[in-house]
Amino acid sequence: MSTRYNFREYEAKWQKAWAEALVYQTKEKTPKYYVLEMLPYPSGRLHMGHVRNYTFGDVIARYKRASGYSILHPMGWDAFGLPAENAAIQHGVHPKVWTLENVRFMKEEIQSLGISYDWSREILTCSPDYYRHEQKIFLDFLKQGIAYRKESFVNWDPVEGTVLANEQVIDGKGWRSGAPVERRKLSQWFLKITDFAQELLDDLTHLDHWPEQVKTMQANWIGRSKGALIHFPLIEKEEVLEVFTTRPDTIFGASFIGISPDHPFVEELAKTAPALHTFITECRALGTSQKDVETAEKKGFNTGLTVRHPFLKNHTLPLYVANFVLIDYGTGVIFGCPAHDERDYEFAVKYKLPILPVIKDPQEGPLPYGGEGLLINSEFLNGLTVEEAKKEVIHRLVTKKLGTAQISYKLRDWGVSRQRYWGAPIPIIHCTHCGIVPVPEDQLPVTLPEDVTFDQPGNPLDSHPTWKYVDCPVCGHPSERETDTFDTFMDSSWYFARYCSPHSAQPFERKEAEFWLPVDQYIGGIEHAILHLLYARFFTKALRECGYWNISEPFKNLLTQGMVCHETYRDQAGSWLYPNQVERRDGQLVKIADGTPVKVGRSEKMSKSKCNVVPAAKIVEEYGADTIRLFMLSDSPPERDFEWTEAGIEGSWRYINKVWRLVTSHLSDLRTVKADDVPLTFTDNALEIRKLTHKTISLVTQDIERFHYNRYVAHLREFTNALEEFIPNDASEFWTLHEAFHTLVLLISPALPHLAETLWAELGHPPFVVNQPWPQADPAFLREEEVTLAIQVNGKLRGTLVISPDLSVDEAKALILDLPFVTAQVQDSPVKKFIYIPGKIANVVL
RNA sequence: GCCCGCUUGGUGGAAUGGUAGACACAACAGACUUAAAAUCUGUCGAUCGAAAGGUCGUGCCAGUUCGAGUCUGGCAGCGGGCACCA
Repeated sequence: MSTRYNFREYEAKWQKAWAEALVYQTKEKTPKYYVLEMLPYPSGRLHMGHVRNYTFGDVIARYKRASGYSILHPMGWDAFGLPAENAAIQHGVHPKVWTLENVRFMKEEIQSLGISYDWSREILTCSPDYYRHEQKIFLDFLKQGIAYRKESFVNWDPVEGTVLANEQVIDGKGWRSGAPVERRKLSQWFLKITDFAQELLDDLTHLDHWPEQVKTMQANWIGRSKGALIHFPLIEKEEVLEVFTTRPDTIFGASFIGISPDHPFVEELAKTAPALHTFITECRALGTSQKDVETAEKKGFNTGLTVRHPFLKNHTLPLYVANFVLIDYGTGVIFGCPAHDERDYEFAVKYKLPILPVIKDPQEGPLPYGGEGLLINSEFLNGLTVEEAKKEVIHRLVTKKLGTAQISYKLRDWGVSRQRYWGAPIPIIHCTHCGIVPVPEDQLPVTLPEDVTFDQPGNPLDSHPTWKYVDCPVCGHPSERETDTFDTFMDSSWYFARYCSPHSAQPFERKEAEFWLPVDQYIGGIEHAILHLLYARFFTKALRECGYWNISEPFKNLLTQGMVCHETYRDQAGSWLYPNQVERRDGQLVKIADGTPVKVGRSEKMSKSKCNVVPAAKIVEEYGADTIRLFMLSDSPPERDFEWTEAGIEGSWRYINKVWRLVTSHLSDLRTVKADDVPLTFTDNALEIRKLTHKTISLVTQDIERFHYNRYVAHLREFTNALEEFIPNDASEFWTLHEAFHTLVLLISPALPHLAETLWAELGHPPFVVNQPWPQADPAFLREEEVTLAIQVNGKLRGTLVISPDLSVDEAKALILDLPFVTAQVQDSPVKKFIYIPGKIANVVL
């Protein structure tokens, strides 16, 4: 028997055998368990983040399979999106060719990992077989009033003549052209996610197995707030501005009205005011990124107009167009109360506006003050608390018909139009007679034409000579197709349903979807905590409203994994270097090409731009799938970032070989053991190993259930280390070793399925270990007869004592107070308190 | 700027409010070997001490508690998200 595990031979052998025996084919039986890893974008090569994600999913899928569940564990491709178009522009490859090539590579790489996917359910979002159903869903949304059209802003590159994504805008300039980007208005399709805002918020409370942090982020994103809508009539014009505020109590501290530069009233004003027009243009040079708008210097434009204060006769407030007022939140108009708001304060100082405190700061701290306190300088509100004042103001506003109570959400409707080629066509026809006409369902899919080029600016669909011209399905008049395509988030908002019946002529079969959903365990990166997960939750509810199913939440349990990081290297010139361009010579890292020293940077998320990517395929080639899988599970808990190191992968490889040597070196001894002939008596050594075997089953089971995968690996190692030292001498000990090895092979199988399968065969069993039931711990072995108790005096550890956990407090106290290291501390002092937690600790308080 | 996290030895990390550092990695010393690789054994938070043992120690500052890495408040550093990257 070789002392090195031949992973190349065995991994290929078992992957082939599993595939031929259709081991991972989904069977619709109860109890069911749906494991899903986030749909990958086919970037070309498998990276470590993917490997980590799929290994996490595979462990739970295999463990649940062994525990008697029927598993749905599918895989597919989020195949539309921007990078394919960038590749087309840069390298002249057609997006479809580029994407399918990437899928082909990545699929091969994923398959080499031996993940238990049912590949017969694979989906590809850029295939008309997939997006035709998305088009149908969109038309249903339209019927149901969930989809609608409105104007909104995009980043416009005036040189390229194209719309840019936020990531393509760098410091306010187009990434290719370098031209300053402007915010431009376009008519686009939106989905009414705001109609579901309250339900999306309320249902978070039922998602018991989602990380709190994700639920908090979603709740803040939805951003429900209670406040008031206040009417401010303009003095100079017949016009009333509506303001939404969460702080109506500070109304007497108002010193100005701020209105968004994108507000229709401002646009109207600008038509006759060139200076205002210039100001708006400046504001729009910021692009659409919220971060840029909020971090920009606060600027205002005094319109010269004034509004009347709702409660103070003869008191007027100036109307400023302010760059920090967002058109998408509230009404796009605010009243500024500088004494109690950071932004308003900054603005007021800059434009020399009055700052009148209306809430008394009990600490007399500096302004602005945002805390609680009693109202001052506020007429009828004086002496009230903030809460009372809010109620009173709203009451008076209602009485005077100048406002109402109002609930507002930060959440905005979801714009799904993209002015791009590589996405699902929006199934709409624009007819000059009939207006907006949905493509009739029997004409779906609206297929993306393939004969396009990227040699001119803008969306190739727009300049396509034939595709966009059709006759109106209603009146027959020559019309034009919608040339925008869907946001790719649409594709990933319902794919989990398609997997349930991937070949259906409908988007999905209701029966199958309702059988499998919700997804029992969803796993993916924390970077998707808000957008993707919120959109998928929204789609689920919207589909319910359209009568597709009776499901409200798609994902029951959620695991958000951290990123895979690696050290970064730069040469003397400061250029990033790949790990394979660097080597250690005489204890120093040098550039292989010329031997010059390398600057080692801190560990960062693996990314192409920093060159700190380790390709997964290379590691699988060198060490095998089980080794890379084991390393991904070791050391770091799933939620945390993972540090990729060469030494770490080596360590995992050593463990694989250790298990291989351990089991194969005892094979001849074990062949004589008959599992059914349980010995009547066991030696002490045997009992100790049996105890550890069952304890390990119990610990490992808990570890997997709780996703403590790093502890799962640690417990396997501890078990293996103990078995290495165990040299069996009599029949009971051989039987014990037999039990221990079978347990070990079963326990490693979710993580190391190829090695487990190999050893299972070596132990003389027919395939497949992956179909074997999960081992059960015998409770008789889990009870501790003696425990080590920590003994503290005044909370400080002074020693330990091995005793039975069943001793009473009095028995324990008598023993402990007699211990020499306790008496030395206690001396003559009276014992004030004696704390005794059986099995854990005793604390003598003096 | 706003929202959400994270911070423990040389390194990754372990620890239902109860013996801080499990399990690994690296390093060092040794065994085996002609040699190397592989494998095995030992040491491995800091500090004082010949030893027994003591003292300090979980980013920083306070607090709650018999007892805090863990809970609370504040601060710092790092990371994720911010609506057209996915």
